[in-house]
Amino acid sequence: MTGSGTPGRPTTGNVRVLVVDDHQMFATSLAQALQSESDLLVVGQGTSISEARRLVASATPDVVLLDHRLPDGDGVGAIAELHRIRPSAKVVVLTATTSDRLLVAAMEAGAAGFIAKTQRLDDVVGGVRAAAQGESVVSAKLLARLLLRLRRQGGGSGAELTEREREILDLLAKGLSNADIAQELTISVHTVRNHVANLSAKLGAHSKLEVLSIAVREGLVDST
Amino acid sequence: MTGSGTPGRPTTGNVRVLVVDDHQMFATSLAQALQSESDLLVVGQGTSISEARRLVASATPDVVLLDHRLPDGDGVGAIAELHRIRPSAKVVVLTATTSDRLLVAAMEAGAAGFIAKTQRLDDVVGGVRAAAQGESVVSAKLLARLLLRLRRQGGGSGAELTEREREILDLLAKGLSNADIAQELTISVHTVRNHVANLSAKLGAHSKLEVLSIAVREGLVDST
DNA sequence: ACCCGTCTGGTGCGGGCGTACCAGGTACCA
DNA sequence: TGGTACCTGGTACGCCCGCACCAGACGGGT
Repeated sequence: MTGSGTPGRPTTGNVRVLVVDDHQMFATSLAQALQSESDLLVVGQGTSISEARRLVASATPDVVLLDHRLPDGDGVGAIAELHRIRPSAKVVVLTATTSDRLLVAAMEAGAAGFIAKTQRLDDVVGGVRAAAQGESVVSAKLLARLLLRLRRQGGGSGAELTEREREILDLLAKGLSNADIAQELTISVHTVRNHVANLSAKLGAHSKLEVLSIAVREGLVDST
Repeated sequence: MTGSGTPGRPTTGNVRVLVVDDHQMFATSLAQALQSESDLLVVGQGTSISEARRLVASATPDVVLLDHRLPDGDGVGAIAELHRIRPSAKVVVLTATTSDRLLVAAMEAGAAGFIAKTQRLDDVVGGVRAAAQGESVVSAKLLARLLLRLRRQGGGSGAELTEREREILDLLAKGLSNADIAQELTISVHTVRNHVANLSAKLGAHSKLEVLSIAVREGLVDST
């Protein structure tokens, strides 16, 4: 925003905010609550990634409050795309499930902030202001947990799943057996078994059941 | 609300509303949004069942907006208790996961309403007003789905889980094996197997994995 | 007293699953 | 050109699981 329309204002012009959450009543409530802050201007709200794409382009927000779980995809996965559409927009991820893995993924994707929904409304307001000024916003508690984990695992938290593994995880979450998955993807049962074994290793699980359990807890799959 | 089309209601007094949701920022946002309605008075907000108990007694609400998933238990399971504390209070269940089973459970527990979080904020406002007047509030879409299912299954949707089964389901959701569960509950593996088989039958699953998948989808377990 | 639902325990069998360990093909990068 | 990561497929072993079917114990309801 340097020089585009609003030249060198010290700090406070109105911060243009876009709210995206699949729970429409939450998006609307949050929008109203933010609107009551004098220095914030809610310029739009949406309930899906596709709406986010459209609104980021048309409503020219400074900060995007983006839910992690959206009906048409993963919010974190859409961050890069939103940045491509509007590079100056800062994205703050809102999430119901606080997972270290998710936090890392969001920050790596270029998120300016990461706030759990269990936090107070004030934290969102503060987070939006901070993000608008180019600061990063992460809950102290989450950050501590993350650092602890990084220290414990020697930075090797890069348990990133491959595309195929994520695909298999999704089918696993539907309750499909190895044979079902093999048929669905037209590959061998052995291959499925290998992928599942790799998933188990990466997630630290010892069975498909535990894989699913962890995946749900960490928000890696759509539970709806 | 938008004032247009609102039928002439008595407006005998302000409706006292209590908001309970584990996502504090949602509870606060919703509370603020409801507060802006002239005929509604938000008398409190909480993030757990224990807080709900306390606030129902001390804040004397007419309508309680209660989230389904709370940190210290199931919101639906707490409805009866809240009624015991304050019989005149109407409970409207808010839920992220729209499941027929959950809807039935909520209505049977004495809920005055059942609203999905994907619905509009106006629906909540209308739901609160309706509940205050003794009406039942259920989304037309949900109701249609429910009726369709009842017709299809001949009313056999009464797949209520026993206390023990729910207990085993929780452990299952943690990724524990049959042997682990047996040890945890100090019962035989055979018994666990029987319970799991009963769970499978009641949920219409064919494996533990599918049981967990369905349970998560229907919000029967804490995914966090 | 009787039935019914629930929790408890058991036997036996077949198949799916977890594990280990292997290797060919492909794509990408240094 | 070689290394690396990923997807693919395989073999083999043993255990756990799903299924069918059984039965005793306990509590509640008619």
